[in-house]
Amino acid sequence: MEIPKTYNPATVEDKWYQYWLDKKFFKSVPDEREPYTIVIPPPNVTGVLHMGHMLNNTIQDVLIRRARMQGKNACWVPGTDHASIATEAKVVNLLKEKGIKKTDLTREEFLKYAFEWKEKYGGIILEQLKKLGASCDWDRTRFTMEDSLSEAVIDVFIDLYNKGQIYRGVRMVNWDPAGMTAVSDEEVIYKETNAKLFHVRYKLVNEDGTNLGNESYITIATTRPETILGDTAVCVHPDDDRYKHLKGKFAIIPFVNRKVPIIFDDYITMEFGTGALKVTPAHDINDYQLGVKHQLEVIDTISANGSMSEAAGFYIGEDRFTVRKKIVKDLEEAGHLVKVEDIKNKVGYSERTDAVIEPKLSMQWFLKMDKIAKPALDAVLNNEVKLIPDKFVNTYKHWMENVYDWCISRQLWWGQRIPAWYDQKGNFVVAKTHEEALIKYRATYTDTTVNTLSQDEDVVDTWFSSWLWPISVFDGFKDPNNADINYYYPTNDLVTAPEILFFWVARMIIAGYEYRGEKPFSNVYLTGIVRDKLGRKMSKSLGNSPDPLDLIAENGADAVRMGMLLTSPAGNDLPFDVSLIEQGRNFNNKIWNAFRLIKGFEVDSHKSQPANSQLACEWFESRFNQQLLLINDLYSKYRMSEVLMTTYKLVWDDFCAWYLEMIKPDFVEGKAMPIDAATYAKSITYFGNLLKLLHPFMPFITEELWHLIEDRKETDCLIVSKWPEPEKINHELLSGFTHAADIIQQIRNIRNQKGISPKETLQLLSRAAESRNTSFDSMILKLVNLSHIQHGADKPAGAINFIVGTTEYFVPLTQSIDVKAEIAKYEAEIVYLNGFLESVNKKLGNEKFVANAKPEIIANERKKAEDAQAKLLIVKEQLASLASGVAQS
RNA sequence: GGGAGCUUAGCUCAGCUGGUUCAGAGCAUCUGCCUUACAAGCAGAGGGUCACUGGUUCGAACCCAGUAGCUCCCA
Repeated sequence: MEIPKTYNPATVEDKWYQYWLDKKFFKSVPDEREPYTIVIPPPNVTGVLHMGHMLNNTIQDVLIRRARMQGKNACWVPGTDHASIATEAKVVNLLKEKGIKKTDLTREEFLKYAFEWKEKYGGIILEQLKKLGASCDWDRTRFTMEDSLSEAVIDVFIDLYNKGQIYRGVRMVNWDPAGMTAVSDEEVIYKETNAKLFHVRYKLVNEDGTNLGNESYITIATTRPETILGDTAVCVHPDDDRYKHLKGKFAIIPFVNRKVPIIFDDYITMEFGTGALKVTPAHDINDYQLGVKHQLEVIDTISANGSMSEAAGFYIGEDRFTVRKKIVKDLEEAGHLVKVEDIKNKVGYSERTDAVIEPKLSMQWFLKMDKIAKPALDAVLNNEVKLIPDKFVNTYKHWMENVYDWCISRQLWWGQRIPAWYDQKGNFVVAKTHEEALIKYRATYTDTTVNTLSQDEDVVDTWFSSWLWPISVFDGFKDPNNADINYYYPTNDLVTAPEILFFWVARMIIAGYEYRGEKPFSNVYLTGIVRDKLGRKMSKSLGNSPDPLDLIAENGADAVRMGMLLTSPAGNDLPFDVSLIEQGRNFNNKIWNAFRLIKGFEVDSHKSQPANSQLACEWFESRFNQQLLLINDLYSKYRMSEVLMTTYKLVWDDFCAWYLEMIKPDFVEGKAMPIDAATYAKSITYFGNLLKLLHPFMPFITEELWHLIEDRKETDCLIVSKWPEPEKINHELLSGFTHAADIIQQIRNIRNQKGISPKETLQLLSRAAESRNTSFDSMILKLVNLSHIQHGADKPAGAINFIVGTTEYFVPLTQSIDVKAEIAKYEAEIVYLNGFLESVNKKLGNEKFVANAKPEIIANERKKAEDAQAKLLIVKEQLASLASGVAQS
């Protein structure tokens, strides 16, 4: 059988994914084993897989696969989020292309279209996750807007309303005029923009409307002149000498000729603009607060779609940005414009539609947060819920201590409709159905003549459904005592982005305590953001992101997974570069070729195991166990990149570069000798164990090799194999190996420097007597092609020497030696050793050190001094003999 | 404006409660090799005043203070 030289992932990956599915290895049902559970952060139904998903889901898959191999009942619950704004916008656009306007449809008709769209495209991202190798229990796939999850949302709304936690109120909200909905503060992106600050003068008058003598104007500064029509005051600082005399005076708003008071408030920054601020309570959050404080009139001059309203009186129906230009021109013509300044300011944009946010007063539903958030704050502070890395605890604490009420209503159709029912007069009740609402209404308002109530037109915020996710995916609301929720909840780990720490993670913790009296998960692993080389966040709009599916198609999922995890410590951004994936691909190839080598061995069952191979096996077992302990420890700390790197080095360096080279049979006359059965069997075992350690990161190639390296039964798959148990470690063997490896490196270096071919045999002499550990001699002989090793020898003429530990070695050379270079080398060594010795002796001579330092540290220093002295002696001796040689010649 | 954090090799990062002359890894770079698993490879080498300044200490990349630069969060 000819095994190809390079590994080809394309033919392998789909095959194994299907195999795992067929054997139901991803499936989880409650049993007596310890559960290990992850709920996926549900991607938007509108989404396609991007690099962030890749990173996030790879980490989840690594965790779940390892847990599965540890014998836990691993359950990874997948699903999607209905993403109200994003999806509704998408559907509206799609309909527009078909020539259908949303406003021409009834709610039911629109939802029908939306569901059709979701059925068609909503599952794409989950299909893409399969390409990545995600081992989700697909039978458990949920959707935040499916009936039972929606019912949970409505029940929770009603419950919280009945508890007095939900209320309705007028608030200044972030209005998205394109999406025609309010969005939360978290969904507003502030961008620094170049703007103009317009200085506009308003006429001053007395209370009775008469002119003010010689000073007849006050000049305000504004970036938003179109809101002038809604001004209901001009505000100045009480300490501002320029305006102190205007107490009790009034200003006249241009065009509308409204008389508004001059008010005084220390909120004003005197240095900004003219120190005089126009106050528009309907269209600015700060102005609104000033308005409440000073009891100002509120005039809403901008409609929901961002055009001027009837109340504006002018420019009615025209867009706010058009009006901005027009009104500046008109103000100028009317002599009101004093000057225009260029400034930078921050403008809020809708995350969903990119429209400029319009602060707008409207009636919304709110959830009170102060009380309900408390247990969630405590849970993180006392480590019941761990944030990884823990630097996020501070941020979390700050937010939770300053949390404000959550605006949960959205002016959309795609989502769970708010279960509030109104009569003609605006009275309302909260109930699940119209029927129940009527009963409640009649009981509350004692009006039996009312027969129909109309339901609130709005839906709840998407996060108001996804905060229930860890409970609702197990039907914990519908059936709070069912087997699944009791078994899987609380889940173990949540893997998500720090960006949504507040609006999702914190709220899930809140819901967890509110509805289960228990945390939803124990650990929150916060990933970084995937950035491009320039440090920009990868995004569709920037077009700076590679298509993950292309990457997988080109390099294989294993290589991509490995590339993603190579440099992504928790919480740190990942500066992505395709070279990372190349590294992954190269590693795949390395493993593949290690397999080719082992598989290519010809086994001779009569041959006994050479001492050299036996030693290699013993050493590798110790080394493997040593690294396994380290890997397990790193996993417990969620240091995924380090787990991967440690495994990488164990495979590449220890197994391939050392072990395989040690056991590789010799070539005699161009023909490979057979290998003994014992070493072959061990090698297969070791390779299998390495595959296990690699499997969470590189599931496909490892499964493939697991089956190629040995004949296996149908269900004997790596994905369900047992994670290795650490066995005993022979530390003496490990340090003996290190010493031998140092010698080998020295000799290879000599070969390199002297240009001696690896085919030319060399000798190694050591000054130490036979008492030294010689068990690694056979390894040295083999790996650097020596004819023999002699112990207890003196330095012959024409040899190069080196020191490992405190032992001196010689390699006799036939070619001449650059004596001067050798002398220089020794002299440098002496300077170094003297310096070292001096620093150690200084420490030991310091009374305070000897008095204060721990005994083991002092002992260690003594050992260092002894070793350095021994070495120094050798080097000096060498130098002397070289120097005398020079003198003789 | 308020708060949190970061700065270690060309790049991305380790460095746990101060204690091996402590400065480390991977990649990249350089040199030599098509050696019969792998050139997607093998062997070897070079590379850093641990941002800066001061302090505490017998001893500081690590603790403290200040300075500079960067990032994030909140307003």
